[in-house]
Amino acid sequence: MNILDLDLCLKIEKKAMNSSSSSWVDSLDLNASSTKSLQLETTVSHPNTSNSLIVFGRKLSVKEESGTLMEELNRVNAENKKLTEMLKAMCESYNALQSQLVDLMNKNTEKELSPTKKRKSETSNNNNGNIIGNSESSSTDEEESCKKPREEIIKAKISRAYVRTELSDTSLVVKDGYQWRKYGQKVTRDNPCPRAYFKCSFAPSCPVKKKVQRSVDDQSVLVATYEGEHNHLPPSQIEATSGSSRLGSVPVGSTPVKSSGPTITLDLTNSIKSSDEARNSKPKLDSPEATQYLVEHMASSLTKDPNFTAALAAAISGRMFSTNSN
DNA sequence: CGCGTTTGACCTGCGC
DNA sequence: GCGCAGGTCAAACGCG
Repeated sequence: MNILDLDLCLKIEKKAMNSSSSSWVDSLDLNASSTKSLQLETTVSHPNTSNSLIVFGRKLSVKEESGTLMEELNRVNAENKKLTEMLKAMCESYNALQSQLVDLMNKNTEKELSPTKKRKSETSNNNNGNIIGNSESSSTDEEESCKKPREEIIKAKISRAYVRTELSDTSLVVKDGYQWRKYGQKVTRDNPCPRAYFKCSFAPSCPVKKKVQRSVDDQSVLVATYEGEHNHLPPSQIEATSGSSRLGSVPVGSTPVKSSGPTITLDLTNSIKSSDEARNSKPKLDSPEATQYLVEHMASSLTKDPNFTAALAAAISGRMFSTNSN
């Protein structure tokens, strides 16, 4: 929350209401320690006399005028102080809410990731009961992680998508807009349904792998686990930008909606690895980077949104009016 | 014939 | 060190 923004808005708000109120000051400085910018609308300097002022047609002595000024100054200072306190309280509430949001999202992320035991994390992840996709990730260097396969698994960007399919559909295919090549299938201990292993076959150098397995709890739900980051754009985007027809037969698109039933899916495969990709795609919705991005974006949007600041200014000025009328 | 899938064997890491 | 389980490889197979 930017105090300067609020100050500016208050000034604008005040000017808009000038016609209906004559007791306002031209400039409202929210910094309680400073009264430099304070100007009183009701005082007008007389061009001929330096020691006296004409207020509402009545000539006042310097003593009377200074008394009036001091009174006005004290009143405005009191208002200023109240405003500052209100703003401070609002900022505290905002920060508390924001930290609460971040904590909540971090807890969800930690729940997903057990950092020491890969296999155990798999087991616990399968039982979290979430239908909407979730993921965990950490910033990593792909080249470094290639040297240490185990660390790669831990550090690699891992995301998860849940897709509802027909029970009769045994294909274990999750259409997410990318091109996959199946390289293995295994029946795991904790799940009687086989797990299929896929590699991204669109780009030979693409390190992304995908595991697809039916959920233990609900076998109509396919759990797709993505590991790593694509070092290329989705085929759908490349096709759209280049106009190439080579991929015409590839089922593309991030919304694999089946006509026979409801399908819930998330395209979690957008990469934020390179700046070029970051420009072309949004960060993953459920990664910590995305969380941070989301929080910052929300805060930025709120402070930059003229509607929000105007509403805030209106609320504060309304409060001030009620204070003045008392 | 080329490409993708299947499937059993092999490799690797972890727990006991 | 051994056994177990997950992950990967690669030859065999099927399809267009």
